[in-house]
Amino acid sequence: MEYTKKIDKKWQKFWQENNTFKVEIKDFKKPKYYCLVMFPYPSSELHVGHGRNYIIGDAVARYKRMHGFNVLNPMGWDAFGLPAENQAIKHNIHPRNWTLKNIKRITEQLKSWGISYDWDKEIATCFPNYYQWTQWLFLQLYKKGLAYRREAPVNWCESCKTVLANEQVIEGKCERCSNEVIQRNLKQWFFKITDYAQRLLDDLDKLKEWPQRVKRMQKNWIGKSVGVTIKFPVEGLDEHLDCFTTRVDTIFGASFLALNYNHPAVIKLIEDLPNKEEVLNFVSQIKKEEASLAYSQDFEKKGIFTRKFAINPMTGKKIPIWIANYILSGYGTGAIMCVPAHDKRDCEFAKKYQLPIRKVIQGPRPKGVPTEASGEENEEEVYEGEGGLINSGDFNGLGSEAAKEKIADFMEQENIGSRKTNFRLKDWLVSRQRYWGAPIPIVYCKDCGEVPLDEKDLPVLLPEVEKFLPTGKSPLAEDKKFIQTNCPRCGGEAKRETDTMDTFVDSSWYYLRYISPGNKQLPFVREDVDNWLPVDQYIGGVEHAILHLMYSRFITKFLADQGKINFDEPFIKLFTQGMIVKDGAKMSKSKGNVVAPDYIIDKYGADTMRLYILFMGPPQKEAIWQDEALQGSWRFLQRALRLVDNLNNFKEEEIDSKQEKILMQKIHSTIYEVTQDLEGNFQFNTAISRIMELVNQAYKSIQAGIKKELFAQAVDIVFLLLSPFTPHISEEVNSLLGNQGTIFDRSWPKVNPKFLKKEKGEIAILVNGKVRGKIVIDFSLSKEEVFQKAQRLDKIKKIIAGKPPKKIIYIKGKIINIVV
RNA sequence: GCCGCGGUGGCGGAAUUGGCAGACGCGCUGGACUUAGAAUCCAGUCUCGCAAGAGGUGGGAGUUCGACUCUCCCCCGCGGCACCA
Repeated sequence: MEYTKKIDKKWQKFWQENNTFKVEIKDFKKPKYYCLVMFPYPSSELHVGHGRNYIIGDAVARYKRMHGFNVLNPMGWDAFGLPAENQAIKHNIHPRNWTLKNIKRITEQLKSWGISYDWDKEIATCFPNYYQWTQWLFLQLYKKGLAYRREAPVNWCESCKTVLANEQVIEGKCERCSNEVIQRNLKQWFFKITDYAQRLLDDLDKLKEWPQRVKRMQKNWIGKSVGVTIKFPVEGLDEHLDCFTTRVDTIFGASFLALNYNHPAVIKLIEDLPNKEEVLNFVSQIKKEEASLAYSQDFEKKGIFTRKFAINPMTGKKIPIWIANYILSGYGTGAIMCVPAHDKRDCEFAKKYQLPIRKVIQGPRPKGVPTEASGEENEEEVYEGEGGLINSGDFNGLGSEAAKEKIADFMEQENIGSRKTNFRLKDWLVSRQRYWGAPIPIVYCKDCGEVPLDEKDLPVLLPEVEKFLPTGKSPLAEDKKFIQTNCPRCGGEAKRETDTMDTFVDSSWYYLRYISPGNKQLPFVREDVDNWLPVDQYIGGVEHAILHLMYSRFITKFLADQGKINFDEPFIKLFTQGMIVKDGAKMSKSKGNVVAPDYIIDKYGADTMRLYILFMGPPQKEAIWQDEALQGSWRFLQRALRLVDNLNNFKEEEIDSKQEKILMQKIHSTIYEVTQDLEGNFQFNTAISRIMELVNQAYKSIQAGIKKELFAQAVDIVFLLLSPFTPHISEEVNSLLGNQGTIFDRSWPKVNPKFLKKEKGEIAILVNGKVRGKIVIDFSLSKEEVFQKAQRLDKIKKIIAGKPPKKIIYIKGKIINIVV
């Protein structure tokens, strides 16, 4: 028989008509398994580079089903967002229509690949019955003070004309359009994710089945650092400056302070200065430079002296206060103590402006270097490591670790400073000045001020507007009818908020909605969500390691705290697949290196594409697409299918019982190894190669002569093992073998351990660690017996040449090493 | 700069509690079948060498009977973060 696309169509129709993959949420006859792939942004039709995600997910879903699970495998659309809007502006088509058109097309494609979704659970974030609940989520956060509005320096993309979250700024550029991002002071909506920083960090330890890499990236992003905030009194003013440091052990070396120009104390410090103008000019100059220089390599440190002094509370000495361009405003207090002897940046600055450098930490001396020499001459060198304290008064001689504790204790006693933990994570900026998103459910009342809407008044429908062109103000602001409303509190005149929400808010909770997709009263039915979640297996690209995955963890924790769900991590197991590249670049339309799946499916069938994508290489690694290699998968499937022809025309001739045993062993070792490969870390590539070996063995066995019954069993096993990867062909063979219904209601083949044990086989004979020969032996033989047999071989005899062996190492079933 | 991952044939890649390096597939070479092609089948394919043999997993050292695998140093590539005090 041949594999044709008729087989694809036949079984796709069968699955649809029989609701094979439909899941009853209330059905718990079988244990549940929630398999989820990151839902796509429907921006265009899919190419094979997108395929990996869905094909891996589908293989997992089908495999788990054959292990007796009730598998939920849903699909939906992350349908709000900028590209739809940009297309709308370009082609003068409503973003909704463009989005729906893409959804239709991608749905067709996924179906043609035979992906086993339960389409009854389909959701799209741009529909009112979804975004109503995104707005509901906003209100829950607002109620708890976790959604708030404030003016702050924020990231602004001049090309997209909107603000961006920190997480959406990649190396100073807009994640979407790669334009330079600048800082602006704007009043914006934030979610207070920083309240969860510690838990988001701690609970990473709970995620045993997440890739280390992703956890490390989140850890870096949260960026916890533990230290002390020290009060530095300002001379001549009834003021003090707070400085955060993680290296309080270096306090005796703090020889100046440096402030960001935004620091609130700056104005006071300079107000009576004769050269106030000069300072202000300097500030406005570095402000200007900041936008363009912030991320460039040749950033030059600059500063200006305020002519004021602070007191180092430990030494009692006067130290100058500077304003410097290398001090961050958004981290710590915006002011730091500078220890040029033990910090490269401070050192660079100190040298430029001839500020004092005082060494207070003695690092370990390099071996062989005399003590004297290291003192004066290495003055240049900055030592940033830990070590023993010197020039540090009562604390001399302590190690950095101990000194940190002792000095912090002392400071807390004397009220000089206090222990403090800082996070790099900032609050999540969620408002956007764009059209295609969920409106923020807030109104501004003349009398009551900022007022949240009532839940019963949701959804706030996205109005139809004429123009989508970004102007820096949301297009919703143009719609008078939309803006004008009444205050839910006092009934008086009020105006609606016109910003929309970041699409990452939409996707931060969608995995809950799949459980109750059409529900009009609730975002989700608690009982069902508690039964089905957390997600057992989540699959997606590593590009979401921080953004989506951290936001989802945050929202899940929040909902758990509100008693709305009974789990606080959304995804038990995470798998991040690598990209598919071609001609040295990520497959993308703009690079012109996309491979269209429709063409491949038409010519070779869906199973060929699926098999090839899984066979390409380890799925977590980047894979290189080669058109010719695809043919290998095609050939293999045809070859496997010819086994069925062989079975139909089977002539039982002389039976070779030895060969039967070999095939039996191969069948069972293949089941064992394929199962191992899939249970471990989704090693589809090696699993498939083992099935290929089984097929090769089956052909060999048929030549040698075996019983039809055994051959039939081999054929059955081959297609059972292949079924998660190549479902159409497997269904076809399954029905040709006389089975009713779908192969996915059959169970995964079981290993008979009897056939895994080998009592006889070939081992290598090594002399002094080098392979010198091979011998077939009975594994029950003792080391001595094996040695006797081995040394009887001519070749071995010659090499040993009568020398008595010093040592013999025998590893059962593998090697014997004779050391002479 | 810091953190992490990786480096194996012409190519994608196998092999990890240290035990026959190169499974499986692509490509290539030769042969069979065929009027011919496609398809299929058989054999071969790490390097040097006619062969016996020798060398070989980025480079160098080490541990070991034995190292792709473990230890130390170095080189190269990729990813994340990046003046976070």
